Amino acid sequence: MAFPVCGPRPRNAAATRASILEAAQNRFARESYDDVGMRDIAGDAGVDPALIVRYFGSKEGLFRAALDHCHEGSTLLDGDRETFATRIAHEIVYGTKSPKKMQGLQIILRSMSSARAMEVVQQQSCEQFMNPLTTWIGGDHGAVSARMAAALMMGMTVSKEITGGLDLSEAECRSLEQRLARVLQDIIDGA
Amino acid sequence: MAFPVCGPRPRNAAATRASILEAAQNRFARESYDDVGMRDIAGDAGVDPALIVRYFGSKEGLFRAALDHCHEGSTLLDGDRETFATRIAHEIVYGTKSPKKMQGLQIILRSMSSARAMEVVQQQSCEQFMNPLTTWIGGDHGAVSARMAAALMMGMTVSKEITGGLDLSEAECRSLEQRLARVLQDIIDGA
DNA sequence: TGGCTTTGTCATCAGCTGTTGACAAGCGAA
DNA sequence: TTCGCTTGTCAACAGCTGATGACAAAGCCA
Repeated sequence: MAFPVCGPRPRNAAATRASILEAAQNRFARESYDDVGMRDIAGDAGVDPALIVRYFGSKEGLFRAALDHCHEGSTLLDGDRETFATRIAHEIVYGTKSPKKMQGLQIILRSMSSARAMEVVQQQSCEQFMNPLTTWIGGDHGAVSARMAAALMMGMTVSKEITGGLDLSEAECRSLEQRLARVLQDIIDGA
Repeated sequence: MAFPVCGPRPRNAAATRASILEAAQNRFARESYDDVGMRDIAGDAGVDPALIVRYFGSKEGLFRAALDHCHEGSTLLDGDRETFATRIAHEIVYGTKSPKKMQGLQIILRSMSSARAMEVVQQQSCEQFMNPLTTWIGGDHGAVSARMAAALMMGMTVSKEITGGLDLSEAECRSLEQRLARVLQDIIDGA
């Protein structure tokens, strides 16, 4: 990425590590754990695959580090409560294909079904996504509301994936955004 | 499956083919396309892996056939419109880990992120799931409503997967079932 | 019986994967 | 300089995967 056509990489462990991590995040956000190879990531980062093992121990270690480094909950829940639903709805409908905002969520969804990544995904998605959301919503029905809200967000992302990018008219997109925001807000408000 | 500890398999092409197909459906509903090996399916069906290639051409061919053979839309949309949401909600909250009813949906979700299976998944999920649902809901906002309803159903399934089976108290499960039914019904009614 | 097709099995292949250990080069300290 | 540690590269490995083609046996027809 950073040094595409140079000779040997400049000796800078921290920068190299960061470079690998960023390449891994981008790859894992677009392809599943199984589909992404160490050689792919190493290539993106302009590094030898063996270096990944040295820095992160294994592919699973790198995956865990990549997911760790997202801090999804905070970025997603930033902002005031009243506009949460509209912000999310807008992001879902009009957000770019792989927005930085939802990168953690993307990685989780992409690799959810891979047996090897499953353990990491379960742990991290609870710690970084489900639990913060539950706390943020709060109240007696926080857990239930969080499941439903998360389901709607994740499901819409899945739905986009399946149909290959929404596939709706402009008017329908607007309608979707509005309805999504309302349903989401109702869920959060415990209606 | 059918003949676990016999010698050579009885010569019956149709039965053997069906046996392979069933084994494939069960496997693909529980594990992702990449995680399931031809040897696994062949083992379940009590058959040599080479036979799968003979009958289905390739792993992808078998996957397509397995997904083809589900007829998800019809089984899911059977029943009257008024109770649709409650039926689905109940199925989601209290349904078994891998219900026959939602097997097609399970297969789609499991392999959604595999690049190799993606093309098949996209095509089949539209034909067998999204389009029937859109038609069934009908009206001007059918497409939008279908996306949202599908998102909620798929998202809840994903959510269950991620947290490792709901992980809610009995009271919370009841609450979830009720709220899910209401939200789903509202979506379908275009509210 | 002898030949032919169908059905199923076996050994094996090429390709890819994550991982390893040996090696080269940079770089600061003595 | 020379030593020693760090940083990066290279070639290679074992393991697994989907797929292939040769082969065996069953069943059928004449």
